[in-house]
Amino acid sequence: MNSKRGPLFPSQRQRRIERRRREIIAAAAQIFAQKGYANTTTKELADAADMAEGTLYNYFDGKREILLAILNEMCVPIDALLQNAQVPKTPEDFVRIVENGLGIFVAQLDFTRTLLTEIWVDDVVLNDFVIQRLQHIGETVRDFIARGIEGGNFRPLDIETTTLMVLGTFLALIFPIVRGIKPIPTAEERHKMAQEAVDLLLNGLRVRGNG
Amino acid sequence: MNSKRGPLFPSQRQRRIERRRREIIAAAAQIFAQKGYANTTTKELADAADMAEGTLYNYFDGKREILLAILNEMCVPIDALLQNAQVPKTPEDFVRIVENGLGIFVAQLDFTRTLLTEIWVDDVVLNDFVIQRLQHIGETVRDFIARGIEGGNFRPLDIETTTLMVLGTFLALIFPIVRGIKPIPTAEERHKMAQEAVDLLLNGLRVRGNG
Amino acid sequence: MNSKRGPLFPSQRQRRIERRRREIIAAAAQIFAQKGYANTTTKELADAADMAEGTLYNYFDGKREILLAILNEMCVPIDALLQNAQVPKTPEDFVRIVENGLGIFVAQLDFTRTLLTEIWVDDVVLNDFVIQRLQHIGETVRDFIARGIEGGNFRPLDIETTTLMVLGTFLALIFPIVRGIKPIPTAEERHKMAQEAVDLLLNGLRVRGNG
Amino acid sequence: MNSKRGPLFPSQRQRRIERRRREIIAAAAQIFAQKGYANTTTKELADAADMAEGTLYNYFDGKREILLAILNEMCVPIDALLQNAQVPKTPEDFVRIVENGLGIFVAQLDFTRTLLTEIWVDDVVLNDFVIQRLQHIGETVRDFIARGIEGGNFRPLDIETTTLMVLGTFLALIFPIVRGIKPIPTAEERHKMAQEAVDLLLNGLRVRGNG
DNA sequence: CATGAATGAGTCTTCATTCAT
DNA sequence: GATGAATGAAGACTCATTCAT
Repeated sequence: MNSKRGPLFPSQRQRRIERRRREIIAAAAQIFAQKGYANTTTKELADAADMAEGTLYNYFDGKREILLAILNEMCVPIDALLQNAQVPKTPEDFVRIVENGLGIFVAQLDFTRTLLTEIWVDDVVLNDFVIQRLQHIGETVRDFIARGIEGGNFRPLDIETTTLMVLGTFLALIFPIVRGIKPIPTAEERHKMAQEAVDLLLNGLRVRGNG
Repeated sequence: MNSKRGPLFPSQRQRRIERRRREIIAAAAQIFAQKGYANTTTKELADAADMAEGTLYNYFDGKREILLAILNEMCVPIDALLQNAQVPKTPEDFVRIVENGLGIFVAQLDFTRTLLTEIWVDDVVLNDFVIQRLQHIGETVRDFIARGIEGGNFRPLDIETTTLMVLGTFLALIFPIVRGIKPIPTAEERHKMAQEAVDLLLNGLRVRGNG
Repeated sequence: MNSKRGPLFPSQRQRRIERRRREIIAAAAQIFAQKGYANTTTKELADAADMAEGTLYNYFDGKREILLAILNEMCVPIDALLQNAQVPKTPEDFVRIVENGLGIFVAQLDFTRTLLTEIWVDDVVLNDFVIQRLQHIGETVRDFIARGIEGGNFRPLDIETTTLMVLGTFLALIFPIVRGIKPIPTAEERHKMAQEAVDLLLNGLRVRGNG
Repeated sequence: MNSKRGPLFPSQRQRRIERRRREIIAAAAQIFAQKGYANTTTKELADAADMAEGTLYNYFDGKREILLAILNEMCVPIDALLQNAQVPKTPEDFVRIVENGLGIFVAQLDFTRTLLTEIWVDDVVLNDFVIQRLQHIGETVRDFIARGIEGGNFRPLDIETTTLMVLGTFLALIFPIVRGIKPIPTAEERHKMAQEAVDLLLNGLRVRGNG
């Protein structure tokens, strides 16, 4: 059956290439996540993707392009989430968004860790993949808070700091999982984590009415 | 005395060595912070410390030892803070601790960024410099929360998640500064940041009495 | 078959690798013999083998492994000789063994010189490649002498010293050739050398019956 | 007493320098013997001589000059022996020379091993310190043998090979001691070794009159 | 003279990338 | 397209020598 790889329809070819690229990306993310981009050799990438080193270069221009492709890949569901996510109106909305976010990051843990590892070192990565999205998220959170303050539901807090803390909360939930200190949470656990986090954010530690 | 052998008293020599080591450490922290450990060459370290490559090896056993020395150096004030910090009793206590922590991390920003960069990649760094201290901090936070719950001041929240969020809050405050997205805050600004963060943690977003 | 993956049959590949290794070994032996292991750079080895420095590392784990491979290679014919060599019964047997030994050492002069150079400095080389074989040789010589003494053909000499002297004789024959002071002897010359050496060992300088 | 090192009589100064040089030489020979010239660092030499690295350069032009000085030093007694040694007339003469030679080499074992180590690698060493003396020794041996042949005491053997074997015999006696395989022999043992070696050389293995 | 820190050329080794098969 | 050997620039580290103190 076509063992000689005769000419294919362009679309077939295109699909094969795309499939192969994703195989490489998945394998590479695993290695990058474990050892960091700089400590990973192309030999390791090739082995993980079960191909020869040279073959990598048929699908990517180089090691760095594989990293960028990984980060692009991981952004697809995140961007989808951000597109769909309305400014939450109820606590339940909020919980749902946090829960979804957790789901996405956990589902592609290697990608997440790769991203979080490179953010600190690579300015391009920071700018192209994080800051832009952070701004979008930041705006949503700001809207949410501002609306709450307007509506008299939220106290008049500094929006900047508050936004940061919301994100920090999320990051704190992610970190031990990404870093392998905690096991990967089930969907149920993620739901509970999101609930607790949102509850804490909304109501604080204190007993209500205790001044 | 000693006119025959060495030109310096041993203590003088010792001090000179210690001074030189700190010069190297300071210079190296800056470079590691910018480019990450793995992307930094010993040539760059030497240039930054304004000496020849070989000279580095008169003071450190190798590149990695410089990294570890940096992290050790940065842990000194942190450990001092942890030693002195009692479990906070009042919100003001809490604010003060957060404020001090911010001060320490900001005062040695290069060290902080170096640490935060390597955590993701280097298991030894993670374990030796972070996890142990995190546990200590975690216990303090847990005590604080548990005591609050016992005293009827805090709601009965999941301690694990809450602890994480307290730390996440702190990390979120640090991140944009470390990463150069935000300018270095003044002491006053740090005080305000700490106040707001603690306020938010204690009271949440919501207006009191809104249940 | 195998049209998809590798361009060569595994056995072909294996043979190519083996050939390349031997090329490197031969070139390296020449350089090591001239300058000694410690004074030889990997660049020189690469140049001698007519390849880039990095290529060496596709075939050997490092400089030292090349040395050990050389010594292993040179031991193959020596061990074969030792396996086959019976305790000599007649003077002619004895001559033949010495002659063969000379032939082997001279045939791979670079290997021989490399070995003789490193013996003095490298304890591992001394133990792994020489002492073990010396013991075997020593036992054979001892057997030979002991048998001669028993049979009443040899005088009752100290076996230890005698063994050493037999080996020293051999070494003395080798040294000037290895060191380039004397030209490489032809087969005929080697035969004569062996004859004279054995004759001297058996009969001594003195005229028979002169006691 | 003169702790400031005021001006000394030139001869005193000269003597002090000479004493220091010999200290260095002795210490260096020990290290060179253990590790070989190329594997020894100037730091090690300085430590062994109990001085700073820089101080070495007040007494020698460099590492290599220390090696050459060692070899020169070791040649003094050897040359003395060679000067005094007459062509041996009786076996006892012969024994005495071999015994003296053993004594010299063993007395300065580090020097001996240093020499024997470098011969294989360093052409200058080979020529300046060995070949010239070997020729002198060779001539003596040749004279001895030739005279014996003339006088009808020795059989008419090939002088070249015989000379080599005499030297090889001597080398074989030395080697295991130099290389640390055998303990340093006492004067008595050296006498016995010399006797046996000379006896073997003169009379061979065979029982006299056995044809 | 003694010291030992500073130097930087030189070493061994790694690895991203290329390219002949 | 796939392969993996070849490449050589670059990196971490060493060490003989110099020189200010």
